[in-house]
Parts: sequence; C-alpha cells; structure tokens
Amino acid sequence: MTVFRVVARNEILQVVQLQGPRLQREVFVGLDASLETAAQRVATERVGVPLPFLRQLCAVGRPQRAPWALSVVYRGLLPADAPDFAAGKRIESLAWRTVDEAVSSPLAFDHATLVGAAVLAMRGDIDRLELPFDCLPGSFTLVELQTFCQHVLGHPLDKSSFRRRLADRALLAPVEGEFRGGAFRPAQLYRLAGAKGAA
Amino acid sequence: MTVFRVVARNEILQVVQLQGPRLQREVFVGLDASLETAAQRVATERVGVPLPFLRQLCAVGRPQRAPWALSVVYRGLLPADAPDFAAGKRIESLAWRTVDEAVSSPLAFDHATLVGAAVLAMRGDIDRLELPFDCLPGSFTLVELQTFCQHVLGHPLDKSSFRRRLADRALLAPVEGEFRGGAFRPAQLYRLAGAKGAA
DNA sequence: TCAATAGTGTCTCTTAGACAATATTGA
DNA sequence: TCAATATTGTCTAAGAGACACTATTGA
Repeated sequence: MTVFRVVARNEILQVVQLQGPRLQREVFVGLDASLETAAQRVATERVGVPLPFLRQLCAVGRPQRAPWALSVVYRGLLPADAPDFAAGKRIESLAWRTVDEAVSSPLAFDHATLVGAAVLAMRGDIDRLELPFDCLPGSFTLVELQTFCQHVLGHPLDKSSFRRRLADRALLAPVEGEFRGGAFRPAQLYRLAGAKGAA
Repeated sequence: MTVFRVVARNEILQVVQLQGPRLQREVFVGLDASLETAAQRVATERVGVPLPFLRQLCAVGRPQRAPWALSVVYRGLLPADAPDFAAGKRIESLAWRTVDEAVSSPLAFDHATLVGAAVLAMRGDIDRLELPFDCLPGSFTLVELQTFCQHVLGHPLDKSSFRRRLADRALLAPVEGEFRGGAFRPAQLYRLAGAKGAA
C-alpha cells in the first residue's frame, strides 16, 4: 500500500517508504475493516497523524519490481501546519516539496507516474470546485481559499470569476460578523454551507 | 477480479461470476505481466472474446463477504454483435440488460454499487466526448455514433450541437466518397481522425 | 489622504442547447 | 412531388476569463 499526500501551500509531502514482501497482506487481510481503513491506518503510521482527506487513486501491479506486489494507491491532503507529524514506521524520509518539484523530480519505480496522476486528480477536483473541505480549517477567507487552489493548480485564478463560481454553487456561507483582520480591510470569514450554525 | 461490460445499444452484459477463495492470487500473482493483462485474460475467459475497451474502475475490499478478498474492478465495452462470445469459465449466467435495468436491478454483495459506478464513469467519458473508439467499428455515420452515445447516456442529444462539438475537437475525419445508404439520403462515413487513410 | 487589501461590476468570448431550415435520396 | 433522412444555420443563454472599479481599514 503506497500513500502519497498532496498538500496545500503548493507543496507535497513526499513519503518514501520501505516496502517489504507481503506488504499488502499485512496491510489488508484480516487486519482492517476496509481498504479505506487500511489506507488511513498505514498513512497514520507513516506520518503520525490521520489524513483528513484521503481518496483512492488507482491500483497498480508491479511485476518488474516485485511480481508478488499489488498496490492500491491513495492520494491525501494534510494541512501544512498539522502538529505532531513526523516520519514514522517504515519511512525512509519525509520532506515538503513544491508541487512542481514533486511532479518533475525523478523517483524510483513508478512513483513519479503515481505522483503525477495524484496531482492531476487533485487539480481536476479543484477545477470542478470539488474542494477538500475536510482538509480546510472550519472557517477561512475567500482569499485564503483562492490561494490554496492556486497553489494546487500552479497558476493564478481570477478573483471575481472564482468568487462568482463559488456563489453560483452556493458552497459557502459567510460566518456572520466574523472577520480576519490584517492591517487593512478585514476579510469576511466563510464556512461550508449547511454546516452547523449556518442560517 | 470482477469484470463488468457496459455496451452499446443501451444494454449491459451482466457477468455474474462464481468466486472462489484466492481468486486474486490466481488472477494476478506470477501469472500475468500486469493488472491490465490479467483483467483482459480473465474477461476473455469469461465471455469468450477479448474486450476492445477495458479501463480500471476502482479497487474494493470485501471483508464482510470474504475477508481475504481484494478486487480490482474493471469496466469494459463490447460490440453487441461480437461473434463467438458466450458464458465461459466460472460464469453462472450471461445476459444483456438495458443500462436502466442494470443500474436499478438488485445484485448480490456490492455489485449494484459497482455497476452504478461503471455506468457513471462511462457516461462521464461520453459527456466529455472521450469516445471509446476501440469499441466502435472502423467507420460509422454520425447518426450511428450519436445513437450509441444516447444509449449510454440514457437521454437524447441535440444533433447540431453534437456534431459541432465533434467538429470543434477534430476527432473525426470523413472517409471520402464513402456513404451508408438507406432508402433515403445516404450518410457520410467517418473514421477516427489521424487513422490511416486520412488526408 | 494614502497604501494596501477586500470585494464588486461590466464587458466579452466560448460553449453548447433549442430549433428551424436546407439538402439529398428513392419511390 | 413526396416522405424520410442527413446536414447546416441561427438564435440565445450559461459559464467564466479579463480587467477596471469601488469599499474599508489603519497609519
């Protein structure tokens, strides 16, 4: 079971793992209630904290590398400021990379392909405004959300268009009376529409 | 390994398979060059002919049914007039269903969910005009292609809009001088643009 | 008043649905 | 000519990018 976590801030937390024989048996058979539970458990072991966003990417066989191996690959997100995470079991190294670095850096085996596919899927989600709310804080400003999306996508978005698309879909609701104040005009805070406390 | 084949003519060929213990070991380990090869081999065993279109859908564990099982699910297409296909090894029954019947009929275990996901993915492909050319004949009329898409989607398409979208993408090229003649005005035949013989 | 940031308005282009009109065939 | 089918043209609306404009804050 191989886990890649694609994160905000235009960065990717690259998990390089040591893989032993019979890993998929260890991961799944008779140990977890489902594939998702297994992926979450392994990810938590590797980076120390649960991943708030985790989606199946694909399954790959790797006969040239290890004829016995069948990997179910997941992509995940983790806030860059998550506390208490660090390289855990079976992890050789753990490091932040920008998305561009991650997709263009050579990796062993088919890992580069898988990172590419994960980034592609994540960018598709953002393009369709299928936002990973589980990974976002409870409330945030529209500028913060747009910045997050831009970092994942790797290109700037138009502010007006971005907000209009969000409004058309009625995804967000303003948190009445709550603002994030910098030195200048404070920004309205929003939460996921339909969440508790929304009118 | 479970195979569902979604086919033209608004029909689905439903494969109900008998699954024994250690199926995924039999299917994959040490026997096939890749997951795709394994899926193609098993599909061919089951229905007698290779599937011209075969794509990975997802991987599912089934602990409530069989704790040892990990299934990699594929969706496929087969022309309804393919010769020499019939229920093969490990197949209990083989029958054509309309898409609507297939997605609404109750099935054992999680099979209904998987059929639903396969149809959804196939409809997404058609919506984006990512057409399964491998499953289509070498040449065809635009009406035939539109009919195929309508059967998969389950709703009619506007003729003018459909053709404009195809033209914008330059997916097809007319086969010069070739027509399909009924009793009335014959229809221009098209092939995949870039195929041999195209100007 | 000014700088800096938050938020809105307006124009335009692209895409595609709706639907009418034209073209071509054999009878 | 007519029925039936193939093919094209036109109108319009929705979505979204480009970009300028207004609003609000603290200094």
